[in-house]
Amino acid sequence: MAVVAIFGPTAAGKTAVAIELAALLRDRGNDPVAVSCDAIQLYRGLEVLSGAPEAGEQERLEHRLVAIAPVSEEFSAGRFAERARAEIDALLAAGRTPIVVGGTGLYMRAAIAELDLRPPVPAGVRAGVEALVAAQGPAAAHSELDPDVAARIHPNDRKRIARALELQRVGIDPPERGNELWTARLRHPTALTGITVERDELTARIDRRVDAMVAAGAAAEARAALDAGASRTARAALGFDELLAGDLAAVKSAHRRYARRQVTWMRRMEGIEVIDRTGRGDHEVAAAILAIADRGPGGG
RNA sequence: GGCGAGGUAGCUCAGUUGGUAGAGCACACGACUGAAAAUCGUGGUGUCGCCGGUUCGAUUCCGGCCCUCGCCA
Repeated sequence: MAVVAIFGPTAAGKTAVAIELAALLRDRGNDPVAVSCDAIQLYRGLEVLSGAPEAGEQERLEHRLVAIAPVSEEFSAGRFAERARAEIDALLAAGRTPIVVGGTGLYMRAAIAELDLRPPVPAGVRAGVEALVAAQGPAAAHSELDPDVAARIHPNDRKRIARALELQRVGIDPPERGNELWTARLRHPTALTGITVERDELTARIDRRVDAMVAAGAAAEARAALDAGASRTARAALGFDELLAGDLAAVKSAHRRYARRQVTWMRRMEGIEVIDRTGRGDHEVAAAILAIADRGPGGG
């Protein structure tokens, strides 16, 4: 397989498994590089808060698309798609093995599948739509949508309404309703794997992870990011406000909720090979992923 | 010890002029195509503090008790 992809909920141990997998790949003469699919780890200055791979981990496995943007910048799935595809294609062209790893479902899909994302609209158009939603509520904006578009979006879903309306105002057709978001047809031959953990163990892992990030100064990091003019996509980091408020329990519960949504993504992806790592070490999981990759397309 | 307020979902609370109850959060499940760690949908949690009394019927009214908080001793 040209590409190995590892998805899974937060705190499932994706980074550690990727590092173990890289060692196994090197043993057989491959030259692996991780390509991160994480909407928050791509910010420089949120490494602790986002659980980005540490220096020692990056020594053992080079990670691309980590800490590449200042916190003041807004990022998007579209920008990420361009960067991630370019990285993956360049690595393959250089004869290296991309390990595409991360927990942001949309970013992962944009990196590995032919997601046909629409372009951004001028800032003024977006601002106009946001003003409408703020002043009159999402339902008013929803009622401005073409009926067939409106039918797919719940009247309370303000972000999707706003995006659909800004595209409509600029005259861009809405995205085709294919199933690129879930399809097993990917840009390159890919061993798509997911890591799950039984719920109690995942909760314990999340608790440990949050405790560690707090001990490592996550609250100070959030404060510094705020002072540096953190964009709204950076401020959307789990626990950002809760850390500033010192509410540790809320930080943990935000991670638990996020993990649930990630598991929902994982269940939807077609062709994904899910590995239950409950009670299993990183090395063992990495070996299982390697076995899946060796089976090749359509194997199983 | 006296006075006052209160004890209802895991938490914070609302409510029932007497017909066994509902919000938010938490939790579970789902949606997801350039904001995605975002945004949104669905779901139900229960000795209504305990023991008696009145009543066809009490979580609701009455009495006693227990517990919590505040003020005063």
